[in-house]
Amino acid sequence: MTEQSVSQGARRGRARRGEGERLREELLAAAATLLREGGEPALKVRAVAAKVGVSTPAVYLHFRDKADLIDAVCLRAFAGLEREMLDAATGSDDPFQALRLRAAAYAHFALNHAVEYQLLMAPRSGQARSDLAGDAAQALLDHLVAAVQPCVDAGVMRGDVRELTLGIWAAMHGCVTLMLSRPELPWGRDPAAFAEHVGRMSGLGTALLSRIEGVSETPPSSKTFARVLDAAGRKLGST
Amino acid sequence: MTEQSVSQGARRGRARRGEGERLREELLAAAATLLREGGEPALKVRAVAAKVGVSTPAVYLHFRDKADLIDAVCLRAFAGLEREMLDAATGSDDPFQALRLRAAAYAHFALNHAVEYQLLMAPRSGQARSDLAGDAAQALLDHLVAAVQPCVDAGVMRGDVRELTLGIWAAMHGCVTLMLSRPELPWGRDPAAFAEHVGRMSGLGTALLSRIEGVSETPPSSKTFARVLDAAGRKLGST
DNA sequence: TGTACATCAGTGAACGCGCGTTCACTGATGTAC
DNA sequence: TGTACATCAGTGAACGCGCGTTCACTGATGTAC
Repeated sequence: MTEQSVSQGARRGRARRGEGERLREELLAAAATLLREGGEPALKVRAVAAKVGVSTPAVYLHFRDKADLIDAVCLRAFAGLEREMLDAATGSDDPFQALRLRAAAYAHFALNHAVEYQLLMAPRSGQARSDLAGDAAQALLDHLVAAVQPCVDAGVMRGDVRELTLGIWAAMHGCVTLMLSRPELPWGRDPAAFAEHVGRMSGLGTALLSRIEGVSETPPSSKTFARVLDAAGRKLGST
Repeated sequence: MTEQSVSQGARRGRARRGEGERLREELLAAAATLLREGGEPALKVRAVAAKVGVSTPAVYLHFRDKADLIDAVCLRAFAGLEREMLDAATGSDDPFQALRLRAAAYAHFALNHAVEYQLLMAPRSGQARSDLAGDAAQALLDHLVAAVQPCVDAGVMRGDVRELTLGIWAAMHGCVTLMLSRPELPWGRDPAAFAEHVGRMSGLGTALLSRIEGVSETPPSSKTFARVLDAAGRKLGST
């Protein structure tokens, strides 16, 4: 009764001799589904096994422990993110435009793989962080750097690429994180559109800031900002 | 043996007749300390009681349950954040500058109250979210709106204030969140300085983007951006 | 072509522990008379 | 001014359950001879 209340999967047949790996795939898929449906706390070893239609200890045939299972799920999710970002790049040959597309792909992925994204980005509560997540973050940064570098080369931005990238990344990350954790805030009808807005905002801000950082000791007044930005806006709009 | 291994607080004397509230304060302080030292998983009812030097059930004399205790801790932290942001405002009468100062105060608070901040901003894992956190987020947004509104009034930004604010907030939130969860990334020597960088970046980006959004159908090329931004940067630097 | 044997792919039941929470009690402190 | 009584501020011990993990077993599938 107690155990059955979790179970959803039909009794599945046992795999043939060399096909043990099949169960591993099914477990991963079930775990991902559980995460999507109920968030991290829904990912219980018992639940994963039940969803596949297999006994609980069978999970340990393919994963050392629960953390190992979670790692595997994250690894898959991350591979998906990498693929989407690479695909997004092959749309435009204009560097700034390409950056925008990648940022949009990033947001798209995060919003559609909420829990995996959070699992990858936020340290696993209470556990010693597996270095998997750290590696993923580093790889992600490298990806983004590869998108920002052409902007620097094209003269849209100046300065240290990693620093520029981190700022843009932070903005995108904050946007999707806040959207996921506080959906009740006024994001408008289309979350993806808002994320794109933030992507453009951070790109433009980074480009402009990289030109004036450290130039003048006392920052310009609001009036000056308004005047100069008005001119810039007009020029950008009229082209 | 098992229970004692947690205990740190000396045996404290029992409060006088009307002074029962004293324990409540001590429990809150102990909980905050535990959070700071060991993160959310370190916040155990037993540990809080032991730290104060009181038996575990004594906690339930002042808090309905664990969630109630956490709520109270968050409420305090949030009050601190509100105070710091208000204080930060009283430094400059230039709207854009004031916004920068508030953003810096925001980052400062988040970096120094990491766990409380995350507790407030991220939904409590697995639990039905108490509306406290939701209310706090709303209040925070209102605070930030109050800082952005003068920028709109002064003509530095245009458009819907809440939308502008959300973008800037998202950037700041992402910055501190990423710093807290991935300290190994190359943030430079001074995290607060980087957070300020992101604050300026988002402010500038928002201001510029609010002038060109929806203006031209096809976005300008990287070359155009570079040229226009160069001119704007020169003008801002020479004032 | 049959038969013993290794091994693969699992299962049922239970262990064990961390941790929030409750129960029944206790000793000190003030108050009514 | 003493004494019975209410109540406040706690305590010690245990309950109970969720959940990861392990133990000892089992039946099907292929392989050696």
